Amino acid sequence: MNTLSYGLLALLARKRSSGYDLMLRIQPFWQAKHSQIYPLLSRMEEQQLLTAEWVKQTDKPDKKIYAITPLGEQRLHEWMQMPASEPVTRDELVLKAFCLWITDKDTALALFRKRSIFYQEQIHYFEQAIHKMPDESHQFGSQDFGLYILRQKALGTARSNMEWTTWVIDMLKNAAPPEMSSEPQHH
Amino acid sequence: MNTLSYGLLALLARKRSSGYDLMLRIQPFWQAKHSQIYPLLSRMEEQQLLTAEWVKQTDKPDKKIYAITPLGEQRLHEWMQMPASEPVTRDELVLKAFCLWITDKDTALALFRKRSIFYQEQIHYFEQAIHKMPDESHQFGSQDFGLYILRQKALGTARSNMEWTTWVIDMLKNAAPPEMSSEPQHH
DNA sequence: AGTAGCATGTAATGGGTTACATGATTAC
DNA sequence: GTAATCATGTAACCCATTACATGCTACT
Repeated sequence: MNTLSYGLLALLARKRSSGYDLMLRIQPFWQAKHSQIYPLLSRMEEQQLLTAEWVKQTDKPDKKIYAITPLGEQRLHEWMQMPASEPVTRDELVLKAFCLWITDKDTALALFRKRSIFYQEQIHYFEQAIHKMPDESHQFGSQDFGLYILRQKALGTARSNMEWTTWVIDMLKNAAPPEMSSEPQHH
Repeated sequence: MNTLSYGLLALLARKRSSGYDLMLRIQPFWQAKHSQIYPLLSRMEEQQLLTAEWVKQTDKPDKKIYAITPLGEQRLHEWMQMPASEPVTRDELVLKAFCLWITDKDTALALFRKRSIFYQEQIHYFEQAIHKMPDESHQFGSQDFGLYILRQKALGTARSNMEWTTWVIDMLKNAAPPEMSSEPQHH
């Protein structure tokens, strides 16, 4: 039972779904490919945490619908009683920032401008996602309260990071040019 | 050549160091254990990206000092020209938040209070780390400029996340109690 | 005598990505 | 036709953690 399995249990506790659907729904919160999810679901079925059932479809390929069992729900409750382990972030830009000093201004600007677009897209996505949520989701007790606060967290972090990139880009733009330019700088 | 190898090259471009030292210095930016770093350094030495030299010590055990080669520096420059891949965060609390609705208020409070302490410690660490940096590091061109902006980024994110936890904790405290309590709530 | 920090390594295992593989339906 | 989306699976490989293993010095 790794963290991803609990994430799948958490999704299935809300509603029975196919592996494909779970794969799509877990993406914003925990990246995982279908090749990791399908075998995990099989193992969880063996362990009696889930039950599976084939559902025929006429418009689309048939699918296997998983549902959480009472044992699965019990495990989920036990997991919720344990403290959450510390978050881990892997960001290549962080390592690149570490050797900015061996690069020129334009290379640095390209890196941060690209990341800036990424954060801007995140802000836009989470803003509209929060906007579309009903007011009930703002209350503890609502099934979507967790989703609501997670989107608020993601939005806050994206905004903070966005401000950081614009701050860095401004510093880079106002930095002295490398050499041979006798042109005056306007800042 | 994976991302971690470039991180090690980046550190070695600043100053020659032992594997043990690299392991400690890379922690704040990319988590990796010594068992991953030592074999990587050996392979990078084989690929002529690094050179190694044993240095004798009297007070502490002898150590193997690695230095970057011109080929290593070339690879580092090539890597800097490529856009940084998107950041990935894995946070168990995110998945737990997703099934807050199956839990009680106290379990939820315990989770967020613990995380709140974590962010508070991060804020404290990065504040003092930034405070100790010399003014030169605030300028592009300084060798420590990258470190400076990374710490600012980490501080901003930690503050944003800290505000988020206090916001969530307040909502939880003001939420209606589960049942059977006829005691008046004071908020 | 025991613990903590410095220092280096390997082995086993688990987590995660990429690639391989198949096949249905719908829309252009 | 062919691309896109839905749908499920396996195999190979790489990345990362835990555990195993050793040994020095300094401090209590």
